[in-house]
Formats: sequence, structure tokens, C-alpha cells
Amino acid sequence: MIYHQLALNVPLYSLLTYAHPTALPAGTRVAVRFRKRLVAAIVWESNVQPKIDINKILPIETILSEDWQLPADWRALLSFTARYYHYPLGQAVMAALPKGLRQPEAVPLPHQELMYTLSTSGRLQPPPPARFHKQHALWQCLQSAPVTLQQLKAKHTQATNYLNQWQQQGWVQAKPVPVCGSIPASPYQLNQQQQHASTLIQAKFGQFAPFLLYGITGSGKTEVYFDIMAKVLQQGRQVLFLLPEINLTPQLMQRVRQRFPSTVTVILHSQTAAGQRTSNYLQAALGQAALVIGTRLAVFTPMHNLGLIVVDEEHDYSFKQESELRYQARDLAVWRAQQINCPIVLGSATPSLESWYKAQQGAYQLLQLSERAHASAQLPQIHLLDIRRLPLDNGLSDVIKQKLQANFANGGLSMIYLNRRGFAPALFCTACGHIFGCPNCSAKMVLHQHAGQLRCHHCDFHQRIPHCCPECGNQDLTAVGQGTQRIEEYLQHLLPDARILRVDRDNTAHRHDWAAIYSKIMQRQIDILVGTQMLAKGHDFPHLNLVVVLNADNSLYSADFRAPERLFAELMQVSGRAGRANYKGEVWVQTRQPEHKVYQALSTQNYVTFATAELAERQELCMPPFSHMAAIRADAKTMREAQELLRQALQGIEQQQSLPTSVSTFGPVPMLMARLAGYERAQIFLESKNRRDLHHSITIWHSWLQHLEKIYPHTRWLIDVDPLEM
DNA sequence: AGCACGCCGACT
DNA sequence: GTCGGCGTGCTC
Repeated sequence: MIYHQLALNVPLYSLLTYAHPTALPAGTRVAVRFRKRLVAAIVWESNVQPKIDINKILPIETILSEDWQLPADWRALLSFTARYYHYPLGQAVMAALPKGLRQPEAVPLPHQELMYTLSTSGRLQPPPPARFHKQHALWQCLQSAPVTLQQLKAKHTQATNYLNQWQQQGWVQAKPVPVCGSIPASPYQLNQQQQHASTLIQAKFGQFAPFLLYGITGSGKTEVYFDIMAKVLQQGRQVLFLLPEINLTPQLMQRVRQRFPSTVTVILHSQTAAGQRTSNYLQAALGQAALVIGTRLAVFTPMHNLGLIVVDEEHDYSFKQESELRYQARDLAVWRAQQINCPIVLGSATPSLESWYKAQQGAYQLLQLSERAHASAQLPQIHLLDIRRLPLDNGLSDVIKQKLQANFANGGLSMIYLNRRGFAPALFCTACGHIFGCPNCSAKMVLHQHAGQLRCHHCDFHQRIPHCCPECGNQDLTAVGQGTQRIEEYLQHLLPDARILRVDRDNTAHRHDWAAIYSKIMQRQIDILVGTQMLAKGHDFPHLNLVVVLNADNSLYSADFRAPERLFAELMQVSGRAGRANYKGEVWVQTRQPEHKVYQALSTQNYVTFATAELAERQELCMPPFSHMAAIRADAKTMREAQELLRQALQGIEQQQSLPTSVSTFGPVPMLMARLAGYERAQIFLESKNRRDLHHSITIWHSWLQHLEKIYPHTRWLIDVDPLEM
């Protein structure tokens, strides 16, 4: 018997040993008995010396993938991921596989699409008589060039029948569709900066080279990506393209289709149907797809012959998974590029300070695009409107109201941006000041007028709008603050003839909602947009010429040291929506702190000054990227219990062994959102300038937590490496 | 994580 | 007597 180490979906930090008469290659998918149940597993190593009693070892039941294995570089990526994020390898592996491959069932490999053409003997045959005009057309089609079944079916609904007949005669032959067909020349001419960036990247094909493509909004980063992608694809290599939220960027997909019409492209994101995802995954693994486009989870796609990775909007927080396996896809993408020796391009108009710092240090090569791609497009003018002494009507100052009225009268498109959905962010009692909070979370309940509910935006708790205060019985309850619904309602009152559309998570719950909204906007059926973050991300509405930002100040009061960076990126992105193509755009920001560094940098649209100042501050405080962090979190029914586990572990560590001197510890402290979905949450931060030391300390913490979890069975814990949440 | 094993209260 | 509550501990 040959013993194998297998990765199973169990929360164990070691692999499990199973037996098979022959050695199976690493990466093979198998089915095994685990506690009497049949489960899928991946062979990690064969020919191992069992470390447990041989009598306990069970046989591998079936081999699910006889003819292909998950490749070695994929396994290396997952081993690294599990180690770096201190997560059980088996669970990391299963998280990286699509559902179809986590099941203990064999999955048929996707068959490659075929192209048909007349064979040499076929060409000697006379075509079918012209009176059978459809058959004749089919033949003509096959004669001119290889075509797909789909194309043939368009000519003749019975195409399959005739193809079979003719194939049997030996007149027609089939060949797999080339994975990367010819790429038509781009109608777009790169400007000098774009060309320069592209040339520098191309010089590094075939080797590891990280680039930071810093290009202001509208500078045409995508054209640079496309240019180098075309080159890589033409060399017969694959491209992995990661982006934040794919369902929100139908535009990009359209551009890809136009630019690479005959390149086999697959899309991988959480909303892709399970079967489709498995098939896409396998196509990429087998080299049947040349271009893989996806969200963070796509970083784990096994690729046959990867030649380039692109991470668009690299600063976006959605690249970090905030549950289970807490990985940062952008960072893993860089690791992956290094591992397989290919260039990686991180692109953004407001790079993360982590990436910007690396570019300053020379670890990443900085490529700049400082001109707007459309020569006619101008940067929008940004106005800070100090509202400290201005009367507000439903959150809007007179200046803004006039701006909106005027723009509507002139037929322009306006957008109101505020990051609060619902009607009002809080409901309170005018008599005693009671605020309706969520019973499960440390958050206020949001008033949803249309639904007649108070809702918590952090858990699924909701209740009917109460008639009176539970504390004092007073019936006079007031909604404070503005949400998208309230602004929408007020604007409709202010401008009764305007066509107003609200865009937030409440009305774009379904996959196709957004596409419908988008086409409505593009067809100029909308005058004013009211919305949240969703509106800020990557959409071009060429005729949008007025952007109004409300209530952005909220983020300035956050205790999170990354809040300014996040706000700046967000506001730059929203501002960039105005004045694309030929329209001159204006941005108005209502604020009570116009002198704040975020707004100052915004008003001159100068990322570099902002980044420089922010980095200086981070350095002074020894915050990332000048140090590396990890958070150890615990949650329990009470804060005391949650902190107890952390305190005990900390005490144990301090008494028995010492952490590396470069590592400092902060906490335990409650999380910013101390209570979530009925659990109190506490955390300890570990911080060090040295990654190895930090990693070593986390390992020590890890073993203590595993030991202590038996003593505190009601407290759950987790490790978050490079945390974003505070 | 599941899922069995195990040791004490309220039931036919 | 036993049905089942969920605390404890292991998984190849």
C-alpha cells in the first residue's frame, strides 16, 4: 500500500493519510470515507511514511480525476495561502475550488468547441445543388473558412445533421477552436504615455516584474491593459484579469468582447452559476480558455500557461475577503506572478498606500498616466462648500439646490452621492432622546420608510416602525439625517418634473437590475441620480456633468486609521464620474471641515500630495505600510468572555515564551463594531516591522488559542493577517 | 466544522 | 426504567 497525504475540508492544520495500491500524482481529486461519509479530497503528497497507526488508515475510495491534476504552482499557491493566513490547508484548498469540484463526484472535462471546414476530399466534391439553398449556403460557409457549430446553425437549423453526414463521408473535418483567435487591430491609438507604459511592461514578458500603473481617472488605463493583453495572448499565453465587482462592470465586458472577439474568455465571480463556474475553472486549468476575468476568488484559478496578471482598481477593499479564509487577492496575485515568473500590473487612479509605498521604494515599477485619454475631456472642477454657517433643507444647502435646478433646466445629468441607503440613518425620541439601536449590533437602526421598517444594516434584524418610544411612551419620533430614499423623495418634491432614479443595494439586489438601470441612464431617461458607492465604481456616463457629495464628513470621525485613505479614494472616484468625454463637469462637496487634508487634496485632485502626507503620518505612527499587522479576534456572548480568551493567551505567552522583540502587542480592545449579530467582539493587534517576526508570533498565538479553546468553549476566535477591519 | 459518545433530568 | 438535553473530543 502507498500512503498519501490528502487535503480534506476539515478544520485541521494537518493533512490526513489515506492508502491506495498505487502512488497517485499530487493534485489528483479523489473521494474518501471521512467519518463514514464520502467526501472529496485532493492528493497533496504520495509515498509518505504514515505518522498514525496504520490500522486507522482507510483506502481511497475512488479517483475522481484520472486524467488531470491540479497543477504544482496552484498547490504551491494554496500551501502559501494557508500558511500565510494561518488557515487549515484543507479548508483553504476547498475554498479555492468551485462547488462542483468539492463534491465527491467525478466531473466531465469540458470539451473544447470545434470548428468545421471542408477536408481536401470535401473540396473535390461538387456542392449540394443550389435549389437546396440552405444546404448550399452551409457548404459555402464550410468552404470559405473554419466555422463553429453555432455559426453553422445560424445558416441552417439542421446543421448538426448535415455535418454528421458529411463528416462520415470524410468531406468535413473538425478542429478545436483556437483558444486565442486572431486579435483585430485596435482602432484606438495609444498616446505617448500609454505607449511608454505598454513598452516597459512588454520588455518584462516572461519574468516576474510588478508594475503600479497610476493613471488619473479617464487616462485610459484599460487601453494599456488591452494592449499588453493582446501581446501576451498572441504569444499563446493566458491572462488573468482581476477586478473588484464584476457584476457592476458590464461595460468592461463589452469592451473585452469587442477587442478580443475570438479569444476564449471565461468569467469567474461569486454570482456565476455553480455548474458554469466549474466548467470555466476547468477550461482555464486545461488551457481551453485564454482570458480569465474575475473577482478576488479568481486569483485561485489554476492556469495552464499564465503569462500576465492584471489587477484593476487595485486599491479596492473588495479584494480582501472578510470571512473564513481572510485573503487579500491583490497580494496573492503578486505572489503568484513571482512564483510563475510573469509580469503583474496593478492599476489605480488612487493606489493603495501599500502599493504606492512599494513603488516609491522601487519594489514596484511606477508607470504614470497623467493626461486624460480624450484630449477634449477636462478634469472636473471641484468645489468645497463650507456648510458650517449655511441653513440646510433636508440636508441640502441653497447653493446645491440652485445648482441642481439649473442643471435640470439645461438638460444635464446630475448625481447626488451619499453613502447611506434607507430613508434616514436614525430614529429618535424628541422627549427623552432615546435612539433606536439594533438589539444585536452596536449600530443604529436605519429607517426604511417605504418598507415601513427599522432595519439593521449589519445583521438581518428588522422591525415595524414603532409608534412610540419604548422608554417614555412619547409618540413624537423624529428621523435624523439623510438617506438615499429621503433625498430622492425631497428632490422629487423640489423638482417635480425631474426624472429621478435612486441606485443603492435596496433596488439592485438582483443580477440584471443594474444592466436595466444602466441602459436607462445611457438613453437619457434620467435627470438626477441618487445613490451610494455603487454609482462611484467604474461607470462612464458621458453626459454626467454635476456631482454633489453629501455627508462625507462622517468618515472623518472614524477611529480607523485607513478612513482618510478610503474616503479620498472614494471621493476621487466619484469626482471622476463628472466630465468625461466632451462635457465639462462640476463637483460640489458639502462639508463642515473644508480644511481637512482629504478635502484639500481632493480640491486639487492631487493624489501624490495626499499620499505623501499620509505616508509621512503613517511612518510617524509606525502604521502600515511601515509596519505589518495581524489581528487576533475573539467573539462571545459577553465582552468579558471575549476578552478573557485573549487575555489568557496573552498572559500565557508573556509568561512562557517571549515574542520577537520587534513585535508589539496592543489590546485586548473591543472592535469598532463591538457587537455584531448578537456577539461581542474583542481583538488584539500584533504589529512588527519584520514580516518573519510577525508570522512567528502569530504561530505562537495560534497554538495558544488552540489550546485555550478547550477551556473557553463558548468563545470563538480567528486570525486576520493584514487586517482592514478595525 | 460535524458527529458520535457520554452523563444527568422529565417522561410513557 | 429510557428518551434526549447538549457538553466534550476526535477526525486518517
